[in-house]
Amino acid sequence: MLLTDELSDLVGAAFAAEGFDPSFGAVRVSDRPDLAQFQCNGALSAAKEARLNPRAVGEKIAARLRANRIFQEITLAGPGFINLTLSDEALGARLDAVAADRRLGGWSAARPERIVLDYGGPNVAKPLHVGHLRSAIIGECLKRLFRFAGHEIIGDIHLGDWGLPMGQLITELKREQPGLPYFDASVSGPYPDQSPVSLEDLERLYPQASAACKADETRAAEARQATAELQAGRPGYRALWRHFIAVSRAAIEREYEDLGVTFDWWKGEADVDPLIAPMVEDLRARGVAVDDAGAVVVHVARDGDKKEYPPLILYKSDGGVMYGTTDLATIIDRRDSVHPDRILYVVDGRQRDHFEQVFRASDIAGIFPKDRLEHLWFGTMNGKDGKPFKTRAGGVLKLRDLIDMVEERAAARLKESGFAEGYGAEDAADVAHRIGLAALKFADLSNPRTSDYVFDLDRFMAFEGKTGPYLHYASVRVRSVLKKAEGAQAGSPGPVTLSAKEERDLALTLLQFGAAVKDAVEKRLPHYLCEHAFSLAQSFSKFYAACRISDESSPAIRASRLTLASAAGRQLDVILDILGMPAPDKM
RNA sequence: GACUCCGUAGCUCAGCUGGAUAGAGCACCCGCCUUCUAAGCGGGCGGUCGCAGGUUCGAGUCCUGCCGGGGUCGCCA
Repeated sequence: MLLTDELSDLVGAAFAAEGFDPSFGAVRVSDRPDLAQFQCNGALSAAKEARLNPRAVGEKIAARLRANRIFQEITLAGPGFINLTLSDEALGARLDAVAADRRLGGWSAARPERIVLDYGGPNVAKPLHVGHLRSAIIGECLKRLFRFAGHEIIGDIHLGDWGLPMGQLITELKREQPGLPYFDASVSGPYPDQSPVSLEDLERLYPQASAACKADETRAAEARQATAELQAGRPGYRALWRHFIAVSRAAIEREYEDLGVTFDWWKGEADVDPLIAPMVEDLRARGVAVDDAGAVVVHVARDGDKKEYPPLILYKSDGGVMYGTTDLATIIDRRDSVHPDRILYVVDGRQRDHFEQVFRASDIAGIFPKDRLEHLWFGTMNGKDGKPFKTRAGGVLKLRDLIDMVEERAAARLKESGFAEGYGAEDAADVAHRIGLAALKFADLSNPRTSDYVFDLDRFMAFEGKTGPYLHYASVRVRSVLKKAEGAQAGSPGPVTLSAKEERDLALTLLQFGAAVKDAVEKRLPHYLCEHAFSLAQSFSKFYAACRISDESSPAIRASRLTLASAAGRQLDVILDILGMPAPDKM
């Protein structure tokens, strides 16, 4: 049970005994740590409702609570704040429990759910760039977080492999190499096993094609035509398209692996292609989908909408499908294959209207209820001009290049520290990789998911202060001091007894882990966990600076501090694992 | 134009259902390595919370209007 919940129950019972609703007993960590550890503001709202004097109400509650020895001090302050401070014994006992817990006091969901998490969403033939960073990092973190909280979660990359870009690639390649058998409509195979394009070709062809289609309507029409033919099953195009996928996917896998991001499913939009025709047929038969201006659509507008929601287009007038079509069919596929309780999408916030359309269509069609489809949108990475980030050349920054830069910086810093000397070149590279990645990930995750933020290389490259490497450093120091204690035969960890302020603060921080997990899971906001990770590392660093551990002379205090240090280190490592940024052994 | 997100310290950002003196990191200044990793710790400097009204005992937080910025708005994803 969470400490604040335990306290809320106690205070709530006191409110109930005085004839108030127990919900007034909500306790939270104090805003004024100089005055108390916890506070309850319920006397103010209870008194307001009952038209009583808030201080008088607070005094009655406080009087009832003072009987409980869990509290060291209960005071009334200001207009009626109830300030609570726990006894060191109560704190120590709860900390012993956290230290003995395999999950270090982590919270778990009362009703575990089966959840499909849709994130990543890279497009075939496009190298990953900084725009893909957020979905991957936030999605991976949410996946691990939900799993930690006891949910069954299936991560699906949802590859973009079925839209217009495929037609653009086909037509672009046709211009370069018209003689390839894939383009001869009179041939229906077999086609060569060897791909006609390399990864480099794809990365060159796509931007070319995209630019050409933007500039020239004829080219755009050609691409649309090719897309429709591909989707209709033209054998040469399908064969070519399979090569595109194979070549591109190998590269995408490598990049995500470097990022420490792994998917349970590598499904793509194209995988639901066979479901589309029957789905649309069914929706038409039931009157959910209708013909409109040559297209087949689902009207999703509702009375009372503040804005106009255009219909979800299932078939374009040229017969091609759009990503809304595959998204809807994908819901059917997920529903029928694993019967999830919920489907979550970690996708850019600029697609909010799109998901609203898809979710409404799903609801209207009775495919999957809208309230169990959630678009966990994230904000845009902007440049210093406040607009979506572009490199100086106006292009996008490749993820690979960004990771390289950050790793290089970490390697240089590692060399300075001197701790790299004990490592071989390979291990040093691994440590630099971990540290660089942590800087990158923490900079992203510690921002609230829904905030836009300024893409700032200096921030990603920063290894001091509120950063990933700071968390690593704390973890490394715990490991180091515990190792030293072992070597010095300092004895084993023992019951926690608190005397120094830094010990008490660390204990209180450790006890907040459960609440942080709960908040992060329920609000789907990883930054709550980051906040906790940072205060934990900070509390430990202060404790470490103020208190001797391995060479503390009193055996009882030494044993207690070993427990504190070990619990802090293990809790921090659990969090670092959830955040997807495991610490190195040394740095 | 409609809708939507946002505007808090020099910079980048927190601030949970309205509550006590609005927090953190960076930057800047000062101090701390002859005992466990100084990627650290301690101290200092720094804010009319975009503007104007309103509701409230109490507003960064809720309501209205205005100013400024980002984003979206049927056959791209």
